[in-house]
Amino acid sequence: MVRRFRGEGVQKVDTKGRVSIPASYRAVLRDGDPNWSEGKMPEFVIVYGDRRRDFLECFTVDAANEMDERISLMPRGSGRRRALERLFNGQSLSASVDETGRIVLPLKQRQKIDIEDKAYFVAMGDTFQIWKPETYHATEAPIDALLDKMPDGADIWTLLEDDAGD
Amino acid sequence: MVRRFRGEGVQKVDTKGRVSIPASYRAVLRDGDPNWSEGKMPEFVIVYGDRRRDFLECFTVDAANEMDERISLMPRGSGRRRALERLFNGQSLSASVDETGRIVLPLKQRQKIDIEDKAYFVAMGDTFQIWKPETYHATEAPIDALLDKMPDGADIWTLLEDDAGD
DNA sequence: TTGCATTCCATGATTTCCCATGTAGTGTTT
DNA sequence: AAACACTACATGGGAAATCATGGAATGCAA
Repeated sequence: MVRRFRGEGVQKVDTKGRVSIPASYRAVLRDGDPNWSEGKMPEFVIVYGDRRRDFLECFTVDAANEMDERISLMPRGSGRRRALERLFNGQSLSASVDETGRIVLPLKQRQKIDIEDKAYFVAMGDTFQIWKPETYHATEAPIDALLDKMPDGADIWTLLEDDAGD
Repeated sequence: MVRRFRGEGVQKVDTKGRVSIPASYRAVLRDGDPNWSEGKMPEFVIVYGDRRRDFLECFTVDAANEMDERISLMPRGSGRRRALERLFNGQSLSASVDETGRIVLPLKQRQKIDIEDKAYFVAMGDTFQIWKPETYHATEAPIDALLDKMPDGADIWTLLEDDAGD
């Protein structure tokens, strides 16, 4: 049983918006889809969100249900709840992997994150994200800076310590 | 009782990237894989990390879950958490030992640490590392220097003392 | 009938699987 | 203690299956 998404890399996006989902992700999507059965292909949820989000966030069906669950526990009518509902229910779509392992990213979503012919996939544990490669690499700068601040040869995992600063 | 990895040594890497996992490590991997069951082969997680890491770090499933757990306790959206998520989720892959005791190191990872046909395995307690042999031996120089500084015939374990210097 | 989306088919490149072999060890038998 | 199985380990090769990707054909709606 596969649990978490791992790995990152580019995939081609063709003129029709078709993109291969990395094979290793597909196994996780399958495990996370309660409706999946032998022979069928897994489904999942893509959250594109509001204007300021410049990537797509993908949830397994299980993870999406869990999010819905958490949202439903929030005070009805509260601003936070409404915002989350709009983001998670409204600004999202469900996708289904086809027999060749691809999904179709609708033009609207591709334009939103400014994707042309390449998409960068990044695993984030129980979700994965889809970025325009250039945009993604731009976000690496602050992380590089953080790592560069570390003493030479220092163990990266010291970042786990409370007193590691930020 | 969690067993720990012990020992070090070279293994051949063939043109397909196949490498034998030292037999003694395999038992530890098995014990550290909650999903393992009779007949199956153990899985584990390989973290290759960012540019400046020149080795692969291998975690048992249990150890990896513990890392995920610790990361998930960090403040959401903090720089440190983001860096760790990227390193640990994005720049990693899961591997599964096959019936002959080998795993496949994908080309991408082999190139990253510049491995051709040999890999150096080093146990590090609850993880083990995979190096290009030459790179690893280069890192030993400072250690040798430290040992050379010790009085002739001195007990190595005096290094355990707080006042041993360095 | 033009434009877009959904299927179906095609193919090169990997990756996986299955089987084969050499080489240490270990222990056993004369 | 020499000769002989036996077994575990490390490694190799080729066939088969999977992956990522492209293109054509089909269906349908404006």
